[in-house]
Amino acid sequence: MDSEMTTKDEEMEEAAPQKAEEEKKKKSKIVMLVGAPGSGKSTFSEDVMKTSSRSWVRVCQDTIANGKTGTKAQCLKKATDALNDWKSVFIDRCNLDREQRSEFLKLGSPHVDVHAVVLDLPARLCISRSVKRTGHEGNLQGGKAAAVVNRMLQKKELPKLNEGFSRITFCLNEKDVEEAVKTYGALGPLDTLPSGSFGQKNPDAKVQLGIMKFMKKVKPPNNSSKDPVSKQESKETNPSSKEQDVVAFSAQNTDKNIKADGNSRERPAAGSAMTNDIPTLAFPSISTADFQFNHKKASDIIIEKVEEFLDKIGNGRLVLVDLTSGSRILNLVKVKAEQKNIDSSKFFTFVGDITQLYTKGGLHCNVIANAANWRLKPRGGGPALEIATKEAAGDAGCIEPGSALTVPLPSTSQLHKREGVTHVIHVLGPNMNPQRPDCLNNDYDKGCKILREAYSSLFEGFTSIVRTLTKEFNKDPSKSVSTVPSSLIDQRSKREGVFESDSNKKYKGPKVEVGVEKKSESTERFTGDGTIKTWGSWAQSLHRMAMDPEKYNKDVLEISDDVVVLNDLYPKAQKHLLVVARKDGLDRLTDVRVEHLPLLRAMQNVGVKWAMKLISDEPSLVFRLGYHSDPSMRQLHLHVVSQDFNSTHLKNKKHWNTFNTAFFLDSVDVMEEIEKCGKAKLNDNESLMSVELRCNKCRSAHPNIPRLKSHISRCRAPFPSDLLQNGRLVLAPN
DNA sequence: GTTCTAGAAC
DNA sequence: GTTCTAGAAC
Repeated sequence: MDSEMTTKDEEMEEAAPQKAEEEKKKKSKIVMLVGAPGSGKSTFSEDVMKTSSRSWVRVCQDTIANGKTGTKAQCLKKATDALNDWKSVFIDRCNLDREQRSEFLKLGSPHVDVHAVVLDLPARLCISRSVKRTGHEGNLQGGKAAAVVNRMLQKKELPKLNEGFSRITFCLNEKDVEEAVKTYGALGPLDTLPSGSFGQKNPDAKVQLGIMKFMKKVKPPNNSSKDPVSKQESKETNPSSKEQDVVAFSAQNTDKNIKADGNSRERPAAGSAMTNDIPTLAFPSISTADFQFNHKKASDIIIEKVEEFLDKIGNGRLVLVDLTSGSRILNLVKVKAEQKNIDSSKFFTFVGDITQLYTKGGLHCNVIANAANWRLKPRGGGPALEIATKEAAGDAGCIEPGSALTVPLPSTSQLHKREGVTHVIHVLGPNMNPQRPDCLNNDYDKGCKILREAYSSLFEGFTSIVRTLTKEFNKDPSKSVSTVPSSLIDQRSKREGVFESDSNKKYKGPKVEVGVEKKSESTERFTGDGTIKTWGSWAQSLHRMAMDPEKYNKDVLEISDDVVVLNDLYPKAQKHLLVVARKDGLDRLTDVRVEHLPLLRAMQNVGVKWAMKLISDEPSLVFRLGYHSDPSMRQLHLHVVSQDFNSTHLKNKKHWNTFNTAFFLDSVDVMEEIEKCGKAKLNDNESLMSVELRCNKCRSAHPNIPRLKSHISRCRAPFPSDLLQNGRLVLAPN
């Protein structure tokens, strides 16, 4: 409509908006904040917005959904809207890994620069801030915060320019942050900043410098005495306070007391290839030495927390370590663990120096705990110790009692190279010693609470490491979970992304990319109602194992031409195995035809064989073998599950009903059905998942899972007659 | 398959 | 106030 107007003014009016638009376009910026909770992202953006003459929009995931935590998608939308409005945007979420950042980077354009401001402050500072703050918008408070921050920092990938940033500013301390606030606050509407990466000291450092220096204080035994630092330390440290002080990390040039725990609690043969592969956390008793926490109470808490976490740590194990075999706490815990019948292959006690468990005790522990005493004041342990502590604690001064800090060890560190320790978890317990700071004055209510928190944080940290290892292993099974000595196994490959050693070569097999399906249609399944569902990536692991069992050697109990036998990763009973068919294309029961009967019989036979083997070890076990009508995991698999259903992994109605309704099809019945009708009759009915919870023996109904579980642990009724027929149950001959 | 968490149920 | 479930996200 303006096109016909010809006066000068009007021409100018026509051109002006275009020009203004261009100008506006140029001035938009995305500043992506990168940092853990507590690193000060929100404060940073607020401080900039206070002084800036630009128009900023802060996109904060913690508050985006009407003040509550929202989704990444919501953030993307708000950012897009703001950019369309020619505003500049702060992306205020952690953005700690490349994947999380990638979608926001796509919002960049020739007119919109994307900057990163990395708030790479000491982990302790972030943790203590997150723990302390109340009413934080993201609701990340209290003890949980420490675990969350730890987990996040472990996965941290610092941003690089090649991701698409035009400028990256690294802030390693408060002063850097102040500078960056000034820089961005002073940025006028049309100003630009030089491109490039600023402020990063060591591009590949994942570990805080202070802690790296701290760790370097661990020297091999033969040269530690030459090191004036450790000499001083061992001289000046009160032997009675060894455990709580950082002396755990000073080399102890002594052989005394380095011996395996000779007492009754069984310790799996250390040093064998098998045990080397088990993620293991060695930890001292927290707070019982220098912090004078009551030993009896402490031992109860250790047992309580060990029991709580034993199921969460997957294939990992926990080892309580003390220097002397006469240790009271060690003996208390040992007796209680025996009384409680705790699996001694997953938790045991060990006598030795926690920094030399592998070289002096033959016990490989990839993670060790340091019962920290960050608050050690100068009089505590001599100048060297003071410096070390200060460095490790950074500007924040301390970690909070009850919290833990996971520190990955550089591969160059002695602990890593010599002992195979890949992580140290620092944990601070409650103090009952009036001679030490923050004494709780015999307040054991509070003390026990903090000690529980401390163990929770410690075990949580370890759980997270185990999880990461397992994930890495699943992603690339040729990368061993083992870390002994990890420097020999994966350092180069991690750096260069190649595997050339012979042991890895032989697993390479045919040129099939792991995780990439050969046939796209094979990831789909036809459900009963004629719809097609896609198998999610998490649902593919059994298929992968069945196709390449050698790659998963240590997770597999048996490999034959027909089947692979393995322990269910999340057992729903004391014993829960899977017999997985190896035939490609047999995803589930609907794919089974008469020609597969021999295979089904083979699966049944292998399942019975394993059930009988387990029964011979534990005659009270009773097994049922069967298939799920609509399995979640791809690749036909037979469940061999003991009927106690005593497992922490059995958590909800669906878990129960998949094993205790018609959804569960007994192997014997399936084979009979196929023989008769040519295929299995499925009970793929969603409503079966929501039927009331009934005891598998007396068939009584129960209102919820905890009540049901408590009932089945006591119910002594015989199995119902239908289960006792046709060999549906495998049980010990009486 | 699990984890996380809001809100229902108690 | 605490326990438990169910649904979304992964």
